[in-house]
Amino acid sequence: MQIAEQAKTGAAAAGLTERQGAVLERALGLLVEGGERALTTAGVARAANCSKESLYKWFGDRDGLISAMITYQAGKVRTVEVDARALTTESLRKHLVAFAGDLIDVLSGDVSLALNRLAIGQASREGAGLGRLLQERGRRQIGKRAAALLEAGRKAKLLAFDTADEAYGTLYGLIVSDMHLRMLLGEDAAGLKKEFSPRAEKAVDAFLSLHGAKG
Amino acid sequence: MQIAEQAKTGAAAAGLTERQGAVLERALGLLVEGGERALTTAGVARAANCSKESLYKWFGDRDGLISAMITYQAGKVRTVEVDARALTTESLRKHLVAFAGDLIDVLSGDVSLALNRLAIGQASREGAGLGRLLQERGRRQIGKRAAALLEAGRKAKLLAFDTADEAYGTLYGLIVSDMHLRMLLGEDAAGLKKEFSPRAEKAVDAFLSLHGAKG
DNA sequence: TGCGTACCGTACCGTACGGTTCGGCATCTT
DNA sequence: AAGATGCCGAACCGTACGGTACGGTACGCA
Repeated sequence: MQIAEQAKTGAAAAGLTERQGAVLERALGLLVEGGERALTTAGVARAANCSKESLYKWFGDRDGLISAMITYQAGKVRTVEVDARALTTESLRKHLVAFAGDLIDVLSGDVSLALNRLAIGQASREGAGLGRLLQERGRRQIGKRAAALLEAGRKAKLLAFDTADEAYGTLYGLIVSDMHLRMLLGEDAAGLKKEFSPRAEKAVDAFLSLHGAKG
Repeated sequence: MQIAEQAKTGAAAAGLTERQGAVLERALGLLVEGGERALTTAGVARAANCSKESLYKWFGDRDGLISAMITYQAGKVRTVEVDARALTTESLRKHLVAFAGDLIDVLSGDVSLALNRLAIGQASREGAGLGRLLQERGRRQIGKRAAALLEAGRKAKLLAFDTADEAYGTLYGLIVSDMHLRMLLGEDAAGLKKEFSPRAEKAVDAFLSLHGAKG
């Protein structure tokens, strides 16, 4: 597990008070538990033992609160870099499999699913502000890690592709397929995770058979 | 374009009056235009020149209205069967490419995106009822077509795979990658469609290089 | 001791929504 | 002609939400 949730560092990373971080934590809990309908200002205030006045002072707005929740949650995710030297066929494969597992873990996480549902629900009105934010702070991070890994593989002459983005798209599709959407639509996340995790190795094998340099 | 929207047949297919179908059409228009927030009972009644009383008589409930919208919209989609005989390597590839294009068309459609957003937004509360409905009536249909095509390819000794479902998952992932999610999050659908459509052929080539029977 | 600051809890306000009810009109049936 | 049916438009009701205002309290500081 190379992507960990470090609950206590999320607040400081976003320049927030410890108290404000705790409030956001409670708000995320409400969101996970009851969806957007449960994320009312009164509900957050009650659950976090703070006043609505403070909520509006700190976050300005309900949308501001939601944005803060997204960046706060994104601040928990930390990626690891892989050194380009000493990449063998087998170690690359291991790295890719580990990445696939982490990707599935992230996408199937309670909070991730709840935030994605929230952003998607708001995507129609209000020009995709939350969607972009979620994309930028969430997906971009893990995407960078994948791109770095792929570039390292290419430098080591173990992978061949035109652009890292396109290769990452292929890898992502092979790993995730429609798992994420089905989870978002409410299908049992744990069950889908169990169904897709064993396929991670097959997905990596398929990716290597498509983009592996040798053979 | 083998999957067409046949607006006038949607109503009859679901056992609805012509008038009721027109109302659902207007409701879908409202949903596409303004998202879930715009889908109010009063708004639908006003836009469709009908009374709220009739809405509740016909559909019972706001959720009933939404369910009716989903099945009504699903009734528009019609798939085509491919005859298993006379499949050559090249015709199979053409069928797969056509399927990929249709899949992208369906997923990037206005109404499809709006309904998926709606179902995802409601997925947290109310145990995934709309999500299952959308999955059943929408995805299942096009999935059957893909499965039939893949089975035909296997019978013609042109494809090799363990289960059609798994192969379809691979094909789907190669074609769609994260396009659908990005659209749902509000990224410009037309732009993404233009970005992914040219990659449909590459995706099919990759799929054939993974599951094509002949070396 | 007095003052400012930050905060909580609650009450309040305007609005908007889901759902119901009712009066009126047009069409159909007998 | 008279009732029944189906529907529209509008008014209505209860509730819930976002946002604001206010009284009260704990704490830091001069």
